[in-house]
Amino acid sequence: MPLSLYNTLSRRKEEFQPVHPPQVGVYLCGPTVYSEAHLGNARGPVVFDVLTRYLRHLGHQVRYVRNITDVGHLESDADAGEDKMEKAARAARIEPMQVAQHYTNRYRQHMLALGCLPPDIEPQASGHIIEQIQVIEEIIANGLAYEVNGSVYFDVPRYNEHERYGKLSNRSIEDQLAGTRANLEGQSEKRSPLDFALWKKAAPEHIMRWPSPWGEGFPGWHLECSAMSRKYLGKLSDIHGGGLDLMFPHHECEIAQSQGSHAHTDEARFWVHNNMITVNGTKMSKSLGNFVLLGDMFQGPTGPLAFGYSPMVVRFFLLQAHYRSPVDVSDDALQAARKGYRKLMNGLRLLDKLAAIEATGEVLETAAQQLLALAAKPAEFLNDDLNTPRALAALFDLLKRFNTLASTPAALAEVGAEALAQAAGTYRTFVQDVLGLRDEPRANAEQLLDLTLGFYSEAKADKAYDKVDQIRAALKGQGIVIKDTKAGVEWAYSEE
RNA sequence: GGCAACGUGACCGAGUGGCUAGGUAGAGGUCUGCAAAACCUCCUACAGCGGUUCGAAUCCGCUCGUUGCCUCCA
Repeated sequence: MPLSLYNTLSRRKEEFQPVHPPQVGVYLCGPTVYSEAHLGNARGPVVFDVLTRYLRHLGHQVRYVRNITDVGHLESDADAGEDKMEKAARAARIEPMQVAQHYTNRYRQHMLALGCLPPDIEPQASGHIIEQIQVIEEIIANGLAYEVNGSVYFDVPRYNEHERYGKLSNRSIEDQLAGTRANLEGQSEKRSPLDFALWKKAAPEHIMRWPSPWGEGFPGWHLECSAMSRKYLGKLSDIHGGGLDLMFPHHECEIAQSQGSHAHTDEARFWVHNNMITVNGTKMSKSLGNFVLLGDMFQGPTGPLAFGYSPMVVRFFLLQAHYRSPVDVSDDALQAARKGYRKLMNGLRLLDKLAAIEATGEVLETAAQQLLALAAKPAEFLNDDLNTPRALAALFDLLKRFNTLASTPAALAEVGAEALAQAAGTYRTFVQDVLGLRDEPRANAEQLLDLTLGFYSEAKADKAYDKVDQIRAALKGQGIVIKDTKAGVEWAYSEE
């Protein structure tokens, strides 16, 4: 069964075929870097990390783009253009770019800790003003945007005459107009309340500004993704994703911009949306204030959580739910995830042990086939719209089999070395390379060292010099030398 | 108001017409110097009410409840 993904555009699962094989272009809407990332911000990157890892595992040549939005994103229409970046910068009395850089650095740290491989390209909106202006010019040339007082707006009703504005989020402009009639205030520049800004004129106090054919200003909220996706992935990329809350208006506008520019495409063939993370059933969001910051939750108790959780536990927790389902965060759920994660990691160590067991006897073909059938499951489930919870369930089934084999030499012999090696390889590959779950050592090296030095001292007191020499040699192999001083036993890094 | 979801056992969370999800917790057992791990067995649920069907957690309708988007949000 080939890989299929749920495409928001068609509202059904579709078989995945690259637009230009063997290349696959994947774009994930990245963070706006004006504040710390919270747990909700981690879901998309983790899901897309698994997706890109799996696409590579399947042999595709993936170009994964995850942008950094460091300009734009107005606080609201009402305050007539104060930028989130600027607001944060003004509050901290520093350069807006300093704010962006700070949170960009933090974001990268957290994503790396969560096991997300760095994207192949991580473009910044501020570095692509020229490209964005070009897209605007194309849209104007196509008669789908208009300039008013140094700002440029996308003409939604006009666009809707030939294309359907709302095709992604399944809404009609009539419905939308009915819903917005109440708050027409402050939108006087727009011909229609549905129109959205492609370029905004900068007020005198606005710090982040760039020259353009329409005067000094800054790009609109949705433009950077269209411009950068096109620049790095072509007019039609394979997969474009983000959180469900970006579906409208962000992604809807992206499609309109792309169709309205000279690209004339939906920007991506597959539109993939991950669901939200909730706290007590309600969405985690900045505006609601019920968020759990990643940095905080890795360290210790924070907000609704009475304990801290390591990045890998968080990753496992996220992968235990399907990406299109909402997932509720709680101590109970995370603690269950932690145990499951550790069980899976203990499995990695078991594999080495299994390979070392000498099992002689007749290989039974059916036993070998059974094991290989189990090992085939994880891929089968990932192929079905990236069903990570089922893939994990399959890995646990496989692990249970490994555990049985480890204590039953006769059964191990029946399976045979070949099938065992293959199944073990699958387990390792899916856990580590595809799902990206790596072992997080919990043992404290210095404490273990102290323990060893304790045994060393005891051996020395017993004049068990064989043991003493053994310990010395073993530690030396780790680059550590033991020093017997008058004050007691100490250790130091070997200087050899 | 418009659009879109969801309601699964003690908890988390898969599953979409008949066949075991899985993890965690709990009970009993095997193993064990103690313990842990592991393995075996058990606890076997699908909001409610109707309908379709030989058969429904799964399809349809209604009721109740929860949520998301429509404004920045992953």
